[in-house]
Amino acid sequence: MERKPIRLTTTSYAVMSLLELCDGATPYELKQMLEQSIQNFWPVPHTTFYEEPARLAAAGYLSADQEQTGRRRKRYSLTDAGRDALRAWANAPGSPPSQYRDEAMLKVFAGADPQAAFRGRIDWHRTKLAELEGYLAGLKEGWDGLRTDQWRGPEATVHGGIAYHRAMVETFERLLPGDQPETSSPSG
Amino acid sequence: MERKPIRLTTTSYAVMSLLELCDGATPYELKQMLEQSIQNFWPVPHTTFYEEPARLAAAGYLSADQEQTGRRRKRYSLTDAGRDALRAWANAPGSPPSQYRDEAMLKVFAGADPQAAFRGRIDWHRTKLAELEGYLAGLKEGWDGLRTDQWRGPEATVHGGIAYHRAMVETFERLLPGDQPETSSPSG
DNA sequence: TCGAATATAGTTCGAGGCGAACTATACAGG
DNA sequence: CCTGTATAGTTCGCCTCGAACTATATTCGA
Repeated sequence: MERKPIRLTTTSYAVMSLLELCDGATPYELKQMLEQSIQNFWPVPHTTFYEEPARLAAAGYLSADQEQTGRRRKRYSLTDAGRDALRAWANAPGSPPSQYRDEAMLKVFAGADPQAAFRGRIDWHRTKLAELEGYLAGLKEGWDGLRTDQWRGPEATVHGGIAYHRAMVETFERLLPGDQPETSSPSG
Repeated sequence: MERKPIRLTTTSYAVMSLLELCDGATPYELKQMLEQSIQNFWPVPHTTFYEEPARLAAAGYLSADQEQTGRRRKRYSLTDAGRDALRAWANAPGSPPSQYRDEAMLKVFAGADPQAAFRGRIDWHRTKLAELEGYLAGLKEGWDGLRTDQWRGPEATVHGGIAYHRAMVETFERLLPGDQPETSSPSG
């Protein structure tokens, strides 16, 4: 077991928390799990699932087991060090501020038409909402070998995701009608 | 004027849109402008304001003018190429999906106490809300040499920010009491 | 049963993002 | 004039990210 010291990032913990739920998963499986769960709170590009577990394994937080034929998949598991680090992080109080990133709003700042931007967002959040409600239904029947009772935390985050997208739809809808709620000085 | 080709990122446009409002600003001034405006939609670490304008200048999108004494500040201005690129981007329809990043939710996914996490978020969004409402008042009197009528776009984004933080406060408050809301779908 | 088309799975790479830590200038008060 | 603190600017290296790519699996028609 290697010991190359690395910095554990939030993405590291995202990977580890998925592995805790689904020990021995392949990168591809991790990617799919994420898409149906924490994607809404912590987006991770798919290449990360090939690079990050390798990094974590090199530092001793995961153990790897590679197939010798075919796709030569690697299956990863948490080591004790990994599990300890994960629990320590999860139990530590406080977290850095959340971030919202929206290029469309930036365009509005730069002078683009707010109506069009907001409408685009409304559509997108509606789509995500429908998607999540589908996942929620799926969750109850267990999912890819996971049992319902293992989903305590994950289920809470799906509910959170639904609440989030719903709130965003409502917010943008309220901003739509006239997006200068008062300040529009009748100077003209 | 150099011509080293670079990729224009969203952060590039953030810098350029601030410069369009406040021509000849120093990196430090840009940083302060951002904190009161697009920080809510596009977080940018302060070092970026020293590195990114240099990069943009090297590619011909900005012109630089460095003081020869004291702090040796650099003041940047949009070139025609920069202004054109900015307008082209702002007028292009569509934007990549927005992102929400919240390490606290990830901890909940990993098994942390949702109540504590949500309460922390409620406090934080309340603070931001108060901050933004202050900015909004300041906006009306112009701000650091900027006149009110130059703030069309920016003002819209401050309103957006207020709506956003308000919605997040409400959302987390609703999730608080019992964080398993029933799935209350009217589907019967 | 071959192989073309498509879907699935995995990898490489380099530019850009990011924050810790640091240096330097300005300014206020004793 | 010195010292402390606030303000302003910079360096550096690890991590992030996505485009582009390779490779394996599967499907389906001839």
